[in-house]
Amino acid sequence: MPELPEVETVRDGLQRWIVGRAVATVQASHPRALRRHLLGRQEFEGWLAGRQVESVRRRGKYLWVEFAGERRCLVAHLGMSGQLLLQTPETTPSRHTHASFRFADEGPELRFVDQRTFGGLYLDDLESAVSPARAASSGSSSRAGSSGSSGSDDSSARVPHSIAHIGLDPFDPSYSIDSAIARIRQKRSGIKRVLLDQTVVSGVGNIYADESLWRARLHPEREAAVLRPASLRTLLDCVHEVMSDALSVGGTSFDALYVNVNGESGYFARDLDAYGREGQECHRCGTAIRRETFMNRSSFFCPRCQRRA
DNA sequence: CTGTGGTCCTGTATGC
DNA sequence: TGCATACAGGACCACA
Repeated sequence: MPELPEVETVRDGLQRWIVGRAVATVQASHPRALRRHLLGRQEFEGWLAGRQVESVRRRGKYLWVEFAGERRCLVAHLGMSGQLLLQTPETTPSRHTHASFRFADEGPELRFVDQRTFGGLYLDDLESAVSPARAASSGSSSRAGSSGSSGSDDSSARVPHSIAHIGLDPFDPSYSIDSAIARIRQKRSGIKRVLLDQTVVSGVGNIYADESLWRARLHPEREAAVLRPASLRTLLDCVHEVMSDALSVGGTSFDALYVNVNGESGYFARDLDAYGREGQECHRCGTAIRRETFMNRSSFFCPRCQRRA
């Protein structure tokens, strides 16, 4: 459920609440939450005990916690319904609490709550940054001036090995809109499907895909490869813009399933133009927003502003 | 290799 | 009321 703005809201909350604190004990109670940690629950709990949190990072919808002096990190993905909450140890854990992290200072503990269990936690090694964007850097209007071009891997570019295949998100300092355009044009598929492909540009899910396409006036099933570069640039600008707008108000919440680390909802739901608005008037032209299902999920769009051809 | 569809879960809303 | 069905912010993996 959570897309980039929601995950970034959570990351920001974690950054403020757990950096510098030392983990005391970890209890992982649900095996499915650790299914991607192949060394088992005991190893997971045991390794984390005593580690001091150094930073909390994100790429797309993936989060990870780095520890002082360690190459190994804690990776989290919230799936459709995952939450990371800071609660006092006295707070009764809600049902679906699948892991708890207690800290040596006995302050608020971190709890992973996940109703549908599509999310998960695991430990993984950081790999040295191997410029993930080099694939599509062909013509490149070489303006490598500002940021020391020689690929001097700044440490913030290190990502866990298991998410090296995830594309840069539009908020990443290394993100290049030209590379993204080039990659999209290589795809033989509908544009919405490409937006949802996390190996191209990461962080976009069903809500922000529909919102971006509405802003850019593109039909979700337009073939990606035939779109003009200028249209794709507009679309990617809209992707960045809509996610920035959402982030500024704490993300999109329809119910209590998406909340920040303090359990509070975001307010972007009231600003949506397409997603979830079937039958309501398009905010541009007044035509009824249409809902169609494909890819086993819903797409909302304006049949007048967003023509298929 | 690339693109597509099924599948993993629980809970809520809607309809017969 | 009961029961069945549809649908939900996602990603992986087996197949054509």
